[in-house]
Amino acid sequence: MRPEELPEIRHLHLFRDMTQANFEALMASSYAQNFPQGLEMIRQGDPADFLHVVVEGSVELFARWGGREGTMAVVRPVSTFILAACIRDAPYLMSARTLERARIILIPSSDLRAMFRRDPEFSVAVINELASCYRSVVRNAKTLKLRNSRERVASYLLRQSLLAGGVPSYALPVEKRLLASYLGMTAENLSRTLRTLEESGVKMDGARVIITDRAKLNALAQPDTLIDGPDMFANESGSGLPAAGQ
Amino acid sequence: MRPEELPEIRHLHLFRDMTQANFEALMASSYAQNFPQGLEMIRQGDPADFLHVVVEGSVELFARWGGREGTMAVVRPVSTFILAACIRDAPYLMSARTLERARIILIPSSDLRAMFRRDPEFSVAVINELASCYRSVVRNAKTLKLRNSRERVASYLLRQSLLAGGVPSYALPVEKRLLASYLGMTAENLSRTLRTLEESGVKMDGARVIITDRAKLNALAQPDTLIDGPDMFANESGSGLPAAGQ
DNA sequence: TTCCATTTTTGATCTGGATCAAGTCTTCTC
DNA sequence: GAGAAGACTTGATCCAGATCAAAAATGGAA
Repeated sequence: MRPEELPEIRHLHLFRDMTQANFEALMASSYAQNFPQGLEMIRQGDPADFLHVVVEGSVELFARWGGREGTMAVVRPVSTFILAACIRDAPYLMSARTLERARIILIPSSDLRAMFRRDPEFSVAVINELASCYRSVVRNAKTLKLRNSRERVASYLLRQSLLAGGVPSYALPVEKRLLASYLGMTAENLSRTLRTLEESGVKMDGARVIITDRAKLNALAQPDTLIDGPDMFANESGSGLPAAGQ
Repeated sequence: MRPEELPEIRHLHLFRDMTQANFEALMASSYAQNFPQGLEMIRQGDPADFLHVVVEGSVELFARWGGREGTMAVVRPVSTFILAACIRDAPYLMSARTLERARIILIPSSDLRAMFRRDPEFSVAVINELASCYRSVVRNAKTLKLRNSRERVASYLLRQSLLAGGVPSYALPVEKRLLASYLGMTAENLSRTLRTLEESGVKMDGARVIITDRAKLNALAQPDTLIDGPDMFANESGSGLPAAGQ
């Protein structure tokens, strides 16, 4: 593990409150690994031997059933993923693959489980982290159940703008193909939907989103704190899609 | 609070490991409340002042957006609900209403939060509970994203049979209208789907489910441990729909 | 029991999205 | 900078599921 990575990890909510000694003990049994692009490093159903921390690159969490698959989240540095499986010592429910070359820290889940029985501050941090992750997935399920695909696209575009500080224009942080899968629709349907959204206040220019009429977009997306956050992306828990650059 | 209720609550995974003194302290600040049928006792967006424990009756957790609403889960005795909101001291993401006359124990969430900072066994229990709830919702999101409504119905019916011990026949534990909402479809569509499932090994007789050809039903439902459990309903966390009687 | 309200079913129709099939545009590689 | 692979778009068609409307069945309450 590189020296500059330790403080980055230490800085995560999950680890910042534990004692230095305990943190070091946890890191001592961990190690870093580099993965090439497109590698499936976790297959759903595998035993959860390691808590993963992305320190470089990005990772897609996705689920498979039968022949189908769907994107559940994208994780970017610096954040952890699949904490719940590690804690339950249960099989991963999701698969993970790198979207680009990525560097991951692997923390043995047995050490993790031992640690929150020893360090009360750490266990409080785990509680907060899990509660936060739970709420993220609930928000996600709400969107899937209550909004149609047009509304999901609109609220996604609006949310990204807000996360970037309310900017009127920004670049999509992921490929459209992936975004479509995350939003639970086909790439074709997303493409068409984006076109028709021009009447509703957003225009696309390649991967660039240009909000031309925020009021109109708002009317369609009907953003709701209890679905769209804040705190949907505010934590470092690795749920949801990353914030847009710029 | 009635004397027979305390041991029932104490028996929950969440509370069984804490010290007796701490449990009593928690219960001392709690109180019971009876609600008539159909009462919305929690509105999404309200501050999470109390952890709820159903000791009698049943409760529907549902979400609203715009004019639409969808059932997220049904909670039956004895189990807790909306733990995550209490821990984060954040607004409820879901609403709750009684499906029948219900008796609920209300535990002040501030006491709860104070407690897991004091009782390490309790905080471990909270961690396990939250991790388990998290995984339930992820399974839920997977079903919504990866299965169509026919497959969701089939796997639901099969799962219920399994939970009841692999029986070939059982009664639906909830109204079809509610089941439809839980499965993310209209009542009409559920009704029609149930009819067409007769070719796939299940027959309905009112609220009674009769599995006539388990192999065929299995082929359609393609049950998957990473979606359908075990442990989807195994905990007392209040996620999912209750197990079928008989 | 009778009446009223709700749930469930059935039918007809409509539509949001999926699917299939080309094409065009990017991006990376050699 | 040519070629190939993948991403994105566009068009045509199809189908799962929603919607609207109205019967039929259930289940309470008086």
